[in-house]
Amino acid sequence: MKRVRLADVAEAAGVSMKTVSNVVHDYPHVTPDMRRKVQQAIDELGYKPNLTARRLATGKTGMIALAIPEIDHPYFSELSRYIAEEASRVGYRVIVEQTLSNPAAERAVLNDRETGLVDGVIFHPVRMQSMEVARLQRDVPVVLLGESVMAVTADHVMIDNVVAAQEGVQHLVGEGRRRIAFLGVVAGDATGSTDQRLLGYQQGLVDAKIPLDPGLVLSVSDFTPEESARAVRDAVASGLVFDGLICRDDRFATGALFALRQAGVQVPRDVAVVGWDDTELGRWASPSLTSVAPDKRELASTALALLRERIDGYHGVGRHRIVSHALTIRESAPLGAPALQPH
Amino acid sequence: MKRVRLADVAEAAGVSMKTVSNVVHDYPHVTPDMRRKVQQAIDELGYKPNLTARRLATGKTGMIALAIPEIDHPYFSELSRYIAEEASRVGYRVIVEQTLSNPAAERAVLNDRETGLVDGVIFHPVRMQSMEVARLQRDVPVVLLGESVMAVTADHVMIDNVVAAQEGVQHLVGEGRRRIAFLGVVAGDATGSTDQRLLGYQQGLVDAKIPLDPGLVLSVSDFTPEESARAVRDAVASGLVFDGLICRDDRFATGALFALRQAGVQVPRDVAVVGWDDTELGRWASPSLTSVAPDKRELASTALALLRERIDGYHGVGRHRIVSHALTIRESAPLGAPALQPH
DNA sequence: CTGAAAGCGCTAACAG
DNA sequence: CTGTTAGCGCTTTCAG
Repeated sequence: MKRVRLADVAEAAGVSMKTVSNVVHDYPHVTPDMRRKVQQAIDELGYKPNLTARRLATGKTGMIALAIPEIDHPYFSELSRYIAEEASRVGYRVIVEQTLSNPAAERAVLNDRETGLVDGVIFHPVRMQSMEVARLQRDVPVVLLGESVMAVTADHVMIDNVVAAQEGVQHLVGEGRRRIAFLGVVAGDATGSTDQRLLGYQQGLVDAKIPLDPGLVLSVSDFTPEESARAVRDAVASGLVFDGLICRDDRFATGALFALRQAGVQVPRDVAVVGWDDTELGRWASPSLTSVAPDKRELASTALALLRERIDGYHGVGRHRIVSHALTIRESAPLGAPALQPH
Repeated sequence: MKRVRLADVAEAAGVSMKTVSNVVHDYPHVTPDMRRKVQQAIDELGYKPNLTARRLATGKTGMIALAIPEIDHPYFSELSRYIAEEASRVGYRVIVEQTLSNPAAERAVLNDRETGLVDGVIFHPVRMQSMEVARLQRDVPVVLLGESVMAVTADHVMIDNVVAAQEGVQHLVGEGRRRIAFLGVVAGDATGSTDQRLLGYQQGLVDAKIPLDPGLVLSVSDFTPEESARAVRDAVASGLVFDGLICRDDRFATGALFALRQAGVQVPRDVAVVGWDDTELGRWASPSLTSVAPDKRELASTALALLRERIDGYHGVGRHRIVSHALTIRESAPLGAPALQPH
């Protein structure tokens, strides 16, 4: 089945290619019966424009790339959804690039792989350094997500991690918790996310005049719930005492809930738990998870707005946007349920 | 910054375009120092091939579309990950199309939107009927996922839903359950998934010589955990007695666990719960969820293999592949924990 | 083994 | 308001 081309339609309708093109694009100045005639030819032949050819001619692809570490991490899948919705609203389609936190894959995102394929990319790097981004990112407009890099040639959208973590601590303190742990620091984690959240955690303790105890900062060997469960289990087994727990993300919190349950520690009675990202995972956990909730919809629309400005010709320095967040209160760290033995 | 083209490299290196192309494509018959010279010009000018132009010339896009109802449904996000991984392994990139179960969006997948954009599409329809798929799907190779349609012009990959549901029932029966409910039938659900699972559920009961009780088939108004929680809450409140529950998917099971917990019903002691899809949501639920586990990796690789055959020229009738599944046993319906009052 | 030239299908000047 | 034509950047016969 040979594809029918614009020229075929033109011939069938007995007009020029330009006229057909005008009809296809709904250009104003076409006489009604000309339009009718052409439209009929289009329908009869089943003509559909070849997007690739259109692209070559216009230089616009109408696509953006979304490069994230893992498609199936709840935070990223939820964010992807909003980005896909927003993109389709403004006429873009999205191609998803899964980097799996692989440095080579991240480099490829900015490097050769997107050449002429997309008009711009929204990129959540995990391993890449700022200088590297600046060096590699040349011809394609980029908006960065997350906390790891601050490039001068790309825009950047994030929430205020330090403040959000502080608020988490504040909430726990307000509920009477004093021995608040942080989960978890991952060895070799190049993202600034953990750093900033840890900083906010410490700041929150300082605000509450609670002395820092380095023993309350738990390390995890990777980003899986399995490992976070192991870290919490070990901590409990080693006799560590804590009545509050701030987690780096909902996956960690999920693993923590699991380990605490196994250890017979009751949440929130014995330990109140705060997650991060406000994902479906935490929404339906048992107990349901209090969690720092970035406004994902706003994140998506802001990122897309910045990207579109760059696509439309803005070439200025990188702009930074902070989008809002909230602390979603649920059962794992509720309001009005102080610990059993308040201090 | 003007893009550097193949012709620029050719001129700089003092050779023809063909030679540059040969080097770019690593064609065998190029003398070593020719290759060196050209490569140097490429590096100096920072040449990167324009993929769009290449496509126009070759007619191959190197991309496939993955059209699914929701990116952030755990089952689809996990499946997407495997498809993305498999695709990248065989040299394809994937563009994700979120239909949101919208009939128009589903039609668009097969219709104009993919024109010349992708070499093929993997499509999980929810609202589209078989005839419609056959009618619309013309020039693009398609592999269908899910249970709703059986097209003659497209391939199809699924698990054996009937058998899987039967096995779920069998497991519950083996643990002493006799009043087994099914959650849930969704009004207006055009997918065959629910039908097949319901059929398997009924078959399983018949196998165990347990009379069918229509009152045990619960209806849900949409596919969210909120609604499934409501359905279960209502059922319990209305005095419905059951000691086992097979859920149409993990999201429903998640909502069910929530509602049962609120109602003071203990899982698995009072009611053993089986989910479907084996997603992260269920893996970390409390209690963790026993779930029908489609082999998502096999599903992804099978779908991609079939699609590639079509892309490579196979034009035969639609083939149907059943991929394997298992019942992953976890806390919500464990082995060796019969109900309190066995019959 | 390398070079020249003809498309791939569409768009956008530029005429008419 | 409609038609002609020259590209977009790459691939790929087909000669040399």
